[in-house]
Amino acid sequence: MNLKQLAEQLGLSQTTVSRALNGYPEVSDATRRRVQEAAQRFNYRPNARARSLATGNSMIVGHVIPVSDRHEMVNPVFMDFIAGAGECYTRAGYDILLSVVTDDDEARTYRRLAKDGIVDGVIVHGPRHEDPRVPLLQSLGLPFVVHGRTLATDPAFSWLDIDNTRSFRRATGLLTDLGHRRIALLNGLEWMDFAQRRREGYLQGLADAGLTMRPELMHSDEMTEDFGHDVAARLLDGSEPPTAFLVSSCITALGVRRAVETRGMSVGRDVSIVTHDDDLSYLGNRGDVPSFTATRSSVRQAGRRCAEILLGLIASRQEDQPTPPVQELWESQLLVGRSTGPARDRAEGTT
Amino acid sequence: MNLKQLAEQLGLSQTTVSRALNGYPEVSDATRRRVQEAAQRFNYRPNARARSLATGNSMIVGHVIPVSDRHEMVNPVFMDFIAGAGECYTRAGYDILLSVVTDDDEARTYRRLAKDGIVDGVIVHGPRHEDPRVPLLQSLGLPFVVHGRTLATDPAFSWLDIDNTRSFRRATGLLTDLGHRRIALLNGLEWMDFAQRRREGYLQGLADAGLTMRPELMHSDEMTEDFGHDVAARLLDGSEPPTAFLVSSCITALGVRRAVETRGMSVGRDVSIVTHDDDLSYLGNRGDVPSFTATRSSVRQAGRRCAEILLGLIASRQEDQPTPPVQELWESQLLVGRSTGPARDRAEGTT
DNA sequence: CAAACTTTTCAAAGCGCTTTGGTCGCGTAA
DNA sequence: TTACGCGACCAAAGCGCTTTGAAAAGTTTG
Repeated sequence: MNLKQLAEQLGLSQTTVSRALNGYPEVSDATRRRVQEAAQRFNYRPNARARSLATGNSMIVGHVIPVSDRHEMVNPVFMDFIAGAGECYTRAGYDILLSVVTDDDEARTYRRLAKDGIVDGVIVHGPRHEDPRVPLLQSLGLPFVVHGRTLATDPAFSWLDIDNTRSFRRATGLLTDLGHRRIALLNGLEWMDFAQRRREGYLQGLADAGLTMRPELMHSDEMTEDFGHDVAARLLDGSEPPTAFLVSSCITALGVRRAVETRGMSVGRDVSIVTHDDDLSYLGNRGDVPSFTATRSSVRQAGRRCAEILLGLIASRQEDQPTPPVQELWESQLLVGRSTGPARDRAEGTT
Repeated sequence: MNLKQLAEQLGLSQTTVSRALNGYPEVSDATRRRVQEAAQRFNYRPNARARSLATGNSMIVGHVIPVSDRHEMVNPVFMDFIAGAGECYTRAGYDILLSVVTDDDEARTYRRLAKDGIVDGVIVHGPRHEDPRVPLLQSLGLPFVVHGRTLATDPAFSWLDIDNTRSFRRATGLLTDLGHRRIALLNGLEWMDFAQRRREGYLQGLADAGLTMRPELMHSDEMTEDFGHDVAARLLDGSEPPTAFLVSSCITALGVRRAVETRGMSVGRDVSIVTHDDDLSYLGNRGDVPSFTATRSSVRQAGRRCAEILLGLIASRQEDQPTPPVQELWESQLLVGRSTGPARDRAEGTT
C-alpha cells in the first residue's frame, strides 16, 4: 500500500493524505482522523527512500569505526557507545549506518556517505592527535561530532571528550601518594589523541611528585588483554620492576592482573593497578569497592550525548540556523577500588 | 553535480550516461570512456537514495542487535561479527544499518526495516530457542540469515551456527578424562538457543562419564565478568566446590579466574577452566598454548560467511531465482591451554 | 540501391514521496 | 451586494536516478 493507493481509497488527494499524516495544520481534524485511521487499518507506512529523496534527509547517521590494520582489532567500547547513541536515535526516528573501515579507506568512506547523500551526519570515532578527517568533513559540509578531540581546537567543530590529561594526572597522584615511585604506563596507540593526553597527564603527575619519567616504563599499543599481560610480565620479571601500573583500558588491566597473579603476587598488596574504565556493560568493576581502582567515565552516556549533539546540528542545519559548535569536556570519576595499596618495593627491599 | 548536469555537460542524454557508468553493453566504448572520464573529473557520484528509489534496492543490510533489558548489556561479540561481515559488504558495495533494540522493540524494528524498504536483507543476531523473528521475517518476505539457530529447523531458512552441543560435550569429556567429577557450568541466558544446546552437550558429556548432573552447579545469566566471578566465588567457598568450570564466554571465564586466584588457588592446578572462545580481537588467548583451554570458533569469520550467504540470497531474489536456504554447521576447535589439569579434589582430601 | 538488421542514442515514464502554487467555497466586513 | 480573507483541499512539479520503447545512424545483405 502506497500513498497513491491510500489516497484513492479515501477519495482524497495525495497532498492531503501526506499532510494529514505529517501533522501539517491545513487539514481539518475530521479528515486527519479519518486518514490516520485508514493508514492504521491498511498498515500503510511511507517508503523511507522516497521520502528521503523528496525531503533531502535520509534520517540516517553514520558511524565510521576504524579498525586497526595490524591486529584487525576493533575496540569493544564502540559497541557500548553505539548502544547509548542508539537510544537517542531511536527516539528521534533515526537509524545508524555503520562502516567498519581500515585507515586508508576512511576518507573515501566519509566522502561517499556525504556525497551520495546516504547519511545526514556522522560521528567520528577514535580521533588521532592530528586528524585529517576533521578538515575533510568540514569541507564536505556534513554535520559531525567527534567522540574525543584532536589537537587543533582552533577550527571550530563539535566534540565531546573526557579530560584525559587531568584524570591520568590525578590517577598518577593517587599512586605517588601511596608511595609508588616506579609506575608503568600502559597506554593506547600513541597516535590516538586520548593516548597522548593521558601520557601528558601521567607525566604531569610524575612531575608533581618530583619523579622523573623512565622511558622503559612507558608502553603503548592496542589495548588487548595480551598487551597488558606481556608487558607486565616482562617488567615484573625485570631487575627494577614497577610497583604500580597505570593502564588505559580494563581489558589491558585484566592482562596485567593475570601477569601479576601468575607470578604469585597479589594485586593491591604487592602491585597496584589503576585503569581507565569505560564502564562497559559486561565488564563489571561495580560495587561499593570495585575490584579495580579506576578513572571511570561511561562511554555509553557519552554515546547518548554525542547523538543528541549531532541531531541538534542536523536540525539546525535543516532550518538554516547555524549554531555554534558544541564542545564538552567531561570529568571522569576517580574510584578507589581493591587494586591499589601502599607501595611495596621489592627491588629496594623496603616494605 | 547530478546526472542531468553531467549529461548536459557531455551533450548526451541521461540514459546514455547512466548506462555508460553502470556498465550496460549498449554504449560504444568511446562514449563510455568519455563519460567515465568526465564523471571522474566532475567528481560525479550517483545519489544513493534516488538510485535506490529507482531500482528498489537500498544496498543496505540490517543488523538488529538485541540488548538485554536488565543490564543493558550488549554482547561484545557483535562488534567482531560485524567487523567480519563488513569486509564482505564493503567489497560488494553494501552498507550496514545497525539497530540496537530492546526485546519488545524487535518485531517493530524488523517490520519497519522491511516495509519502509530501508534494507535489502537482515542478519538475525542472538536467536532464542523458539524465536518469533523467524516466522515474522518469512512472512515479511525479507531475505535473512540467522547467526545461530532456533529450535524449529523445520521451516526452511538460512542459518550459520557452530555445533554447540558437540563442542560442549567434548569439552566436558576433556574434563572428565582429567578426573573431574564436579564440573560447574556457567552458561548464557537460558532462553538463548546456543545456551540450551551447550547445556545439552554438557549433560551428554556428564552422562558419557557416568556422572549425574547437579543443579547447584549449573548457572546461567548474562555473560559478564562479574557473573563469572560471583558464581565461582560462591561455589568455591561452598562445602563441595567444583574442581572445574565450563564457561560460555571468555569474559566470564576471566571472572572465574579472578575468583580462583583471589582465593590463593591456581588456575590449571587447583581448578580447571574450559571456556568457549569467540576469538575476539582484543581477548588474546592465542599462542601455542593459550592461557585458557577453550572451544574456539572465530565469530569474525562467521560474520564474513553470514554476510556472503545473505548477499547471495539478496542477489537470487533480485533475479527471481529462488535458491534453497543455506544452512551451515561449523565445528569448533578444542584447544588445550594452561587452564586445565588433573582434578585436585579439595573436598574429599584427595590429590 | 533498397530492405533488413544491428548498434548507438534518446525522450519520457516511472519509483513514492513532499511541497509549491493554486482553486473552491464559505463566512464576514465594507 | 461586492470584496476580501480564510480554511480545506487539490493538481502538478519536483527529488535524481533507472529503464522502457522508439528513433536515428551505421552496416550488411539480396
